[in-house]
Amino acid sequence: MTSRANEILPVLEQDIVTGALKPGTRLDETILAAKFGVSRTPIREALNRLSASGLVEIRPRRGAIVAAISLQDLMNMFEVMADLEALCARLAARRITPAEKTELLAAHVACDALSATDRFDDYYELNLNLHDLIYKASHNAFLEKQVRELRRRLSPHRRLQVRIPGRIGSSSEEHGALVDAIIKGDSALAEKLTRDHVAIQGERFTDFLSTLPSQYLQASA
Amino acid sequence: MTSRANEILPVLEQDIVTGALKPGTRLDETILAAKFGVSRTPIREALNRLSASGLVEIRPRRGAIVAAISLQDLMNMFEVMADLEALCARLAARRITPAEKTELLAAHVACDALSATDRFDDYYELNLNLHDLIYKASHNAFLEKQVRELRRRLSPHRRLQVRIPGRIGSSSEEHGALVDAIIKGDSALAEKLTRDHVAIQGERFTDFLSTLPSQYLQASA
DNA sequence: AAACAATTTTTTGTATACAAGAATAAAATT
DNA sequence: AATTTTATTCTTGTATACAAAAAATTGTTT
Repeated sequence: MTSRANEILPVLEQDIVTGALKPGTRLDETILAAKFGVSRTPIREALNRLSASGLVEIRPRRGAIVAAISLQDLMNMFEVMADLEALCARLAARRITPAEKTELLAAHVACDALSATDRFDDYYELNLNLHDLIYKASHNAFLEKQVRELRRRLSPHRRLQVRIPGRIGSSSEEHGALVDAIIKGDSALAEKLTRDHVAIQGERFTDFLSTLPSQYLQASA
Repeated sequence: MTSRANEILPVLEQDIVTGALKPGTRLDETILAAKFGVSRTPIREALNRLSASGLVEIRPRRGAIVAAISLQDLMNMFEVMADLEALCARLAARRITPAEKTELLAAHVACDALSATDRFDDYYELNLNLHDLIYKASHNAFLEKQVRELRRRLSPHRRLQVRIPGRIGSSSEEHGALVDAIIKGDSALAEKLTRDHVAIQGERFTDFLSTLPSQYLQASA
């Protein structure tokens, strides 16, 4: 058993990441303390850490809110995400082990099996898993951690992106090519495919914009 | 005036980044509280945030230390740093404004003026400034923030790298080519040059390894 | 003298109390 | 009635007090 703050932090984090606590929601220390059955101290500790990781925004003397992100921020974050994922893919193509190749193929097969269905949430899960395996195969633990953290920060907003009609099918095809490239050891191709896969640009970006709630159309800190 | 914790945090951060507080140093809450003339509460607040940003490591019930990094971690972080800087350069080549071009050229001239000297510290400063301008010219505030944060985390260890004989001269030549590429708008070249510039590999890496104190040759968390 | 056990001392983590600033409500002025 | 001013309430930030765990010290046994 660890400290109370260390138990509270991941719960809050999960609530933010899943969207149970929406961006902009006030995080009242007293209310949270009551909810978790502790004093304000460990709550403040958790909020402080979450603020450093970017999921929570603390405005001095004005309390904490779930971090609200402007459209500009979101685009910027996706741009970095695409690059880091591309780096993962490039390194994975060079460093992946035989055992990891097997896992990666299996994950793709599982993912692909849902590609013709409308089981968005299940596909989303398996999709995460596939990408996780690529992160791991990069054999750069720091990179892995960074990408995961950025993905966590994006995830409250990411669900907006996935529901585009026909997206799952083409996404799965792209995965197939990417997995091939990594297993063949073609790092340049793996990098390029990932960039194209994650990037939000062209028509796809227009679609993305059109699904945005107005929340994102105003600037923020 | 902001809160005490918000004043203390950057001071501690600076001490860590500059190496005044060396990796592995215990950060005793009571001692720090006395030193800053406050209670333990704001100290703990600052330490918690620093732990989330990676500069401090908090081991449950065992106190905080300045984050110690293994050689493996260091290599991993440099690998990511190289990639993020390359992204900055690529974006900068596409998005830099005329005013920023002027600034960038001036920064390079200032940097170059010291390249034939042995004023390592001054060169280091101007070198940082030049890279800062490239980050800014990427016009991606999130990326800029990420790169800066990673650089902060590397800086306690980075001084090891710069003192290689002849390094300043060749570094400055590389800068010249990079600045040219950005100003010409050649994003692919800017990206490639940056990758080569920052990367630690080949002979240069061997040199680097040979300068490492034993601290880095053991694993850590 | 070395190793183990028990006790004391430190140090961390949480709760509570209080002070100061921000938000809100009420009163007063135009 | 609307707006400004004042008073009140609420919330944050810091200090202090206390409980529990880890580290250090002492004492004991072999």
